[in-house]
Amino acid sequence: MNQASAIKCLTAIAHDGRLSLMRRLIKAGATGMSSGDLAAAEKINASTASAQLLVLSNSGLVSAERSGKQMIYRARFDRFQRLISFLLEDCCSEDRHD
Amino acid sequence: MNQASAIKCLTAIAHDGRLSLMRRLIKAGATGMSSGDLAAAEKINASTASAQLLVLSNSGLVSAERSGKQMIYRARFDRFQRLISFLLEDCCSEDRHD
DNA sequence: GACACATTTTAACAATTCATGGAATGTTAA
DNA sequence: TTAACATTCCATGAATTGTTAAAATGTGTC
Repeated sequence: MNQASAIKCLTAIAHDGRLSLMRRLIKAGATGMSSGDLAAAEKINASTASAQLLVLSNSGLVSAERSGKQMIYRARFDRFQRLISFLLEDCCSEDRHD
Repeated sequence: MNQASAIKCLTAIAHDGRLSLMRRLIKAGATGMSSGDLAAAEKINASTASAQLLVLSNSGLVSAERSGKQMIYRARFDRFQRLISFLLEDCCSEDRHD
């Protein structure tokens, strides 16, 4: 996780709709949720949900897998954890003076 | 730290220039750095630096204090930590199924 | 006050983001 | 293959973001 990919992840979740989707996927755990169910749960347009999930997907924070007619999205906890680590290392590993 | 303020923080650091400034301020610790020194270190326009620092400042991740002619900016570690906590609680405190 | 220095604000412009309806694609079942 | 369903792609317009030069503001010194 370098600065460029961290920014991609941060950008992905720095948005109300996308962060809500991410939180919902985190709650859903390994089961994941379909695009349609996510759109319904968040009460947003299917196109909008798809676009938002694509951004999350491209950042690596979410994985996408087809299951029959639907697409199942899942939070990628490992990636999420690596993002946190990147931020924490910046914050705490360097010699701080306070 | 609610979702709205988390998004403000995330938006602030989801930008190459601003994240670089943030990292530099974190390294600078309690001493902080002046706007001019930051602009010089990052090789960016003074106006650009000012605008970027304002966004960081408005998010609460950075504090600003005048010292004579210059403005000293400092990373607010407490706020940074609270942002991380918000993300971690989302990620790990909810009942996960994996 | 007059001047120099540090920083911010303003104004302008280019570039990007975002939501959405409708068309297109992919999948399953009959 | 036809129909139904789930999702994504495309085009569009509105809104926002980001950078920068120039002007304005704030501060210390003579």
